[in-house]
Amino acid sequence: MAATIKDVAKYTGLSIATISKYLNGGNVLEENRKLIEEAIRALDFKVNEIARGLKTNKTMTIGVLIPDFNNLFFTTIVSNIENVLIKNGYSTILCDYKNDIELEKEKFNFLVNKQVDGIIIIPQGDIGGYIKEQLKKNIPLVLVDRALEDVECDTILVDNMNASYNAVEHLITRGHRRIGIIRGPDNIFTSIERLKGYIRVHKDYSMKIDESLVKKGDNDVESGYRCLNELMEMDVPPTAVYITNYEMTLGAIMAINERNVKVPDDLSVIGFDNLHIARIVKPPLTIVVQPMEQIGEVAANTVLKRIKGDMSNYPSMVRLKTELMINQSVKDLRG
Amino acid sequence: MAATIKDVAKYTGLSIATISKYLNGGNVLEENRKLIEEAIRALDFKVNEIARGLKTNKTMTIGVLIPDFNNLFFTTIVSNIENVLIKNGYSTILCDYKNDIELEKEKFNFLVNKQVDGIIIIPQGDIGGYIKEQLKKNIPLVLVDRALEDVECDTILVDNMNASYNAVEHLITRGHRRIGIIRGPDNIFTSIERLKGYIRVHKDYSMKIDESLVKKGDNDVESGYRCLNELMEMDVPPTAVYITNYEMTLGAIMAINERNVKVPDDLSVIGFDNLHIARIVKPPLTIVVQPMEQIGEVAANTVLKRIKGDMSNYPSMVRLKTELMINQSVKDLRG
DNA sequence: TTGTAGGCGTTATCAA
DNA sequence: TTGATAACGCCTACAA
Repeated sequence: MAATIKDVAKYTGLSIATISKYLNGGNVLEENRKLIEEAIRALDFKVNEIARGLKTNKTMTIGVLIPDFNNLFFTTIVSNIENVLIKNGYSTILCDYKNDIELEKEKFNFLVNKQVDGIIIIPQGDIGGYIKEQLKKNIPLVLVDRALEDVECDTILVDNMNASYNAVEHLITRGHRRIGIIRGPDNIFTSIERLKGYIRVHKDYSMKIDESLVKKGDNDVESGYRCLNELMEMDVPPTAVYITNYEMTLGAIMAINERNVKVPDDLSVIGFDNLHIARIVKPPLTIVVQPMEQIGEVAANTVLKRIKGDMSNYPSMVRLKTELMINQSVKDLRG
Repeated sequence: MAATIKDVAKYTGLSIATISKYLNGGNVLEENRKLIEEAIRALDFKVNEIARGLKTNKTMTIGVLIPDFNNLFFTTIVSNIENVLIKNGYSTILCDYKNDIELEKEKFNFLVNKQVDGIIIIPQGDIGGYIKEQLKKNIPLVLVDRALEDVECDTILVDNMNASYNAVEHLITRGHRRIGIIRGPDNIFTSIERLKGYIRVHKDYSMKIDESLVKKGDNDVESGYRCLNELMEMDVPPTAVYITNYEMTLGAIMAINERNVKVPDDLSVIGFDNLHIARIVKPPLTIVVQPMEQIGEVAANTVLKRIKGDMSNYPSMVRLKTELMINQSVKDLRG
């Protein structure tokens, strides 16, 4: 059906080898070059990437594995990854694992079997074993958003600890002393780091942590909702709350609305991640903003660099800065 | 590096052909079967999909092209598409075109060149020509969310007209007579259909349309914001507004917040698409809900069906129903 | 049931 | 600069 190199060869009277050389940027007589180009146009010839892949052992494809498709944080990162990759001639095979660590392994293997040239993954479970296996086979692999203990490979992270530190410090310097936190689960890297920031800033300001103000959610909407309710039902509720991811922020706002909590008079709130959300709630929410574009770009560029064989400063560990976007959801209690 | 059929053949003492037959479900002596399975395990053999693809002319890959990655409506559909495809052994190459009709063509060609076995696309621009080209080549192609004039192929749509009809009717039956609409651009299929529903229900209720209540946005946050402001700055503002997509709904809410418009007392509001948003605004928003899961499933199944060669009732046109989720953002003006 | 051999569309080596 | 030819790993008649 589709034209092959053979056809181009016939059309031009040249050999297959010559056409192939032309296609791969080799030198060809000016005269022949024109002829070949004419043939390619006339026959609407396109290189068969599959055949080429068989020969070169490259698929020009990067596998990207994320926890969940319905999560703007992840998809925004993916979007930026894809931007960079496609500019470099690579395509993206995208999978999510629906936050299921079994599925995570399955999909990871799926990508490996697809013979992608590299993998970018936002990991969750103990997939470290699988990953080490692949690293041995020398397939470039980049971890994003979450580090994996005991796995030596390129990792792109956000400075979660300081993100938390700055957010909570913002509250402390405005006179808050009872600050609740809605934190994520223990098995997720970012949750742990974000909690650490909360703890550290308390230490630095010589404030004792009231454990009952630390509520553990599951990083989903429902648990944000539940945790906020728990906080407000305490005998002495906090004057401020810091919520450590986007979904839980949504849930918390739902609870705030239902309980008719006045923000920031009854409660000051700092949430996470979504600029739009920050503006559609009333009053506009102070939030921690992660550099999603950058994360994607760095991840993609890292994988490309490794594919090209550039192993300089491997394994690299990049920590990107967050920003605290200040709006009107925090009350200044001083004076 | 990786084991090939040849290696398995050597290991077992059988021929390549026999191994291949085993791999493709052919009959092999029980004895040999065991031997082969042992070899596969021992050598950690995996079929080379690329080589197989070269032979079978299949990549077991579906291309999915959406307007924008940062849009929950699209990504949710993609998520469901991917679910179905992976269960059937297919992987998904995902691209977005950032709402840019030039990029749309480019990425479409990119997918074609990748020799995907089928394409699912949420189209925007006049990509009809390209698509017809592909249809001639018999590559299965499914249109989602938006029909394309003059292009005969499988199409999965939402019943936009009735979605609008029901939403606006909901307002009318509660006594609203001046109902604003924030509609999308002329060149987008869903915008046109949603506007039609607005017009038709006015006709059916013998209500004349005040053209100044029809505001045209660009389906983005900014234009929702702008249009709502325009509506509220009218000499006689509407008592209700219907906003025809998710992003514009966000923008409209931002404007509502900033202007301190009381919902539903000053203005009744019906928005679009996002369940979470509906609950984090106050009061909870009445919205049109689209069946995103279904859309994705139907799209994926359709493409798979065509790939299998089942061309029954081609081209198929599926219209899925929306639902009006009623919350507290609409005021009953009667009595 | 099993094996032989040719071919899928490229790339790459080595002569010419 | 060009061309003949052997791979790449798999599938598939066809023959044994």
